[in-house]
Amino acid sequence: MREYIPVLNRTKLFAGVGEAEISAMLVCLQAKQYSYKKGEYVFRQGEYLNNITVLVEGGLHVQSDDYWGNRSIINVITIGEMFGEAYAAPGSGALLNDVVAVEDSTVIFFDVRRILTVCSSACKFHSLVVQNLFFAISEKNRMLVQKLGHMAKRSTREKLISYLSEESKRQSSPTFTIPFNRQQLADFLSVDRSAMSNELCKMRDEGLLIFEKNKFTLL
Amino acid sequence: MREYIPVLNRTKLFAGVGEAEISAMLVCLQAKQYSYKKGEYVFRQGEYLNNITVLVEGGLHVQSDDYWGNRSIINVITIGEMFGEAYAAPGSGALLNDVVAVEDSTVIFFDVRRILTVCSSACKFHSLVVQNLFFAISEKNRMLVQKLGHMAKRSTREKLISYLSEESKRQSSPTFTIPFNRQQLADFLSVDRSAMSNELCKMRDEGLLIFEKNKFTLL
DNA sequence: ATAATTCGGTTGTTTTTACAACAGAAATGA
DNA sequence: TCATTTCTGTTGTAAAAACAACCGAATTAT
Repeated sequence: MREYIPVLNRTKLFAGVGEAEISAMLVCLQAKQYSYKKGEYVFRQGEYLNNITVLVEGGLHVQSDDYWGNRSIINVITIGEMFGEAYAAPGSGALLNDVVAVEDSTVIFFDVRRILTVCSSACKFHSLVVQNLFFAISEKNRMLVQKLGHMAKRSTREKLISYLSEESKRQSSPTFTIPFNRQQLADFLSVDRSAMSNELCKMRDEGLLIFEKNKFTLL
Repeated sequence: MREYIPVLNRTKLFAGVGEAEISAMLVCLQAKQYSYKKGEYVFRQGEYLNNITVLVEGGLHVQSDDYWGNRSIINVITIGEMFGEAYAAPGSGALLNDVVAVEDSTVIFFDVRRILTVCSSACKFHSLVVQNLFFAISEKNRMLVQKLGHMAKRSTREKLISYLSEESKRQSSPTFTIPFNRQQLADFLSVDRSAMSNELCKMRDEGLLIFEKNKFTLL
């Protein structure tokens, strides 16, 4: 687990905490490390969480499948990001989504109660970490609102433009890659893949953008 | 402002803080009170916030209007709830939505930096309030994910069922009222009002539910 | 290297939604 | 009280999306 301390050091959760302190906190917060093969579930809808988790290797999707097999991708977790933090509060209820490894992944679990309860001993970073938690979840909150903005658009084209524009802005470049293949992008925007593919090609033919695989350029 | 201390006392932000301490914190956190007539804007898209705010009277909608006049209602703020907390972190960027009074409303502003910076003097409740902030924003986060769940549904009918079921569950009764008229519900679910109205009546005729104004019963 | 699977694009059909326009009922205001 | 505005439901039409089925290319596995 120590090998991942440099990764943890760069996370929002441990911002302002040095490597030495993180090392101490791994013990104090009862950190545990698990690995998952591509396709395996880290959590399933309906579970109750007692951990905040940080992804230190690989990639995850937060998603849910309905009865008819329609999948909805809520969020993408990349290295250094947290998940499950919205379920840290007592009485948060069951997890609303599945969390799935989209590539071989490694995750570190931290005991929630130990983060929230200030212990008497060595680690005096709890209150900083709680503030970090707050900032991190704020950012996630804003991201969810942006996603709502995409999904609120009435047509597939508008959804695509809304999402791709934001991604271009976020990556500060008209050319950028997205973390999805076509089916995943459709699941992320909650539209039909073939219809979306069709719309993307129309937009390309109209000179709005070009793309190759998951690399897009807005014109 | 003191008249609202009992209201503040029941909020998630001040959970575990007594009325006397809240009274002290009103000074310490430089609380300011503002009132808005129905229809007035509390905040506008693009503004930068330096305050966390609590609604103590009336009702607010967090919404945004696009260029063509399509409105999207992101969230409803009821008495005792906070808003703007996702913009408390430094570098959060500009507000993504408008916040509008849907009835005559009163709001109390708290200086964000004073909440996040532990002051040396009297108020030793900062760290508790930061934890409360974290819990409150967690709840909002889960709510946004639920809303994403409604909006991810492909048809108007499914969106309605998803939303109404959740509302029924939340209010622990098959009969419940919603905080929207028809146009607002359509804006909340991002569908056309007349199409939605039509679908609602079909569902009623099929015996799935009954309704009168904003009071619904699932059968 | 070859077979099998996944992925992305295309097309035609069916279903659904958006849009527009209107009318009666209800609520609001003068 | 009466006039005005808002709200809800209804209908028909046009536009868009979902769905299904298919194909070739690319990727992955054996």
